[in-house]
Amino acid sequence: MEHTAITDSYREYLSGQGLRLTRQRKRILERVYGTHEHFSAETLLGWLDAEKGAAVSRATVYRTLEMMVTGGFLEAVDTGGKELLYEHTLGHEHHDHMVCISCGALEEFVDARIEQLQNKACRAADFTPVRHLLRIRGYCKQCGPPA
Amino acid sequence: MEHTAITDSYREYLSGQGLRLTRQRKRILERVYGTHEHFSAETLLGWLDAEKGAAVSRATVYRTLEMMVTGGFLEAVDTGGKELLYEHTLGHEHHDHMVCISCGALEEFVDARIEQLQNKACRAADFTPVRHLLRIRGYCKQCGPPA
DNA sequence: ATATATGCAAACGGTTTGCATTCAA
DNA sequence: TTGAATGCAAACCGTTTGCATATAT
Repeated sequence: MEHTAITDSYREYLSGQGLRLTRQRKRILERVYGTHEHFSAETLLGWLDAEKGAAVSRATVYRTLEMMVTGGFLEAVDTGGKELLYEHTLGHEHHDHMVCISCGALEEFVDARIEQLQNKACRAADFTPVRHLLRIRGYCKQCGPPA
Repeated sequence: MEHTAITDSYREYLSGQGLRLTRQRKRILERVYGTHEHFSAETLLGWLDAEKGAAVSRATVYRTLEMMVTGGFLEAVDTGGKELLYEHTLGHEHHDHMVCISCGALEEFVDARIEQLQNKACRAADFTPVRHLLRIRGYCKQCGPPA
């Protein structure tokens, strides 16, 4: 999905919800879709402060991130650290994460068979899954196991 | 593993680490192994306050929980809420969790095939796994899917 | 015009910490 | 005896919130 398509979808979503397309919301969308990195609310705030454009307050950053997660434009990634990370979702398949204990690197992976087995387990437990989180902590290729 | 065995193992662990078996540490071990529920630091503090025995401060509760996780007597369960939960580990196999979005119920499950596939994925990525977290959020049998 | 969004700063909630005091070994 | 553990209260830190002001529609 290319830039204008995302913007259109965002615009649509907002008006559909009776929300307004403010300068701040536009700037946040653009900044967030301008990176492929995972980022935290504070990191994003730092980017916005440092780069030029309409000022965006901390409160607005938090509020907008939440709104974008609700709208499906971002996904929150709980890496087990204290702060939540985010990644954009459009044109981005579902995947799980490996988190490096040593350097914090985030690696993405998917395994359809794991997903199937999860669904099976849910069925067996009469549990209706909504979303899941599979997070493997360990040492990445670069860091290797500890000495 | 029965009560005295756990206590012995705890005692051993502490002295092995040059740590002291205080009244507080003993009371916390006993309380924690006296329940099969998952609990938070604040919940445990509440139990200790309400029941009779040596007083235990909030700071000591937090410090002791951390020590017990390090020592392998407890496992921390990150349910995605704001507070960490704990469960005791001795005589308790590894398992994953389903968390009910509606009532907060925690259901445990295991699937050896999922574990195997995770390990396979790690090998493929040259990632050395240390621990993993698989958490499925959704609606439990009692709550059912939302109206 | 007017209801929604923003910015500010204060509040929050779980957790951590510095330091004087107590206590297990 | 003495170094480790505790208790207290303050600090922390990411996040949330109340309210006055600004702004998109």
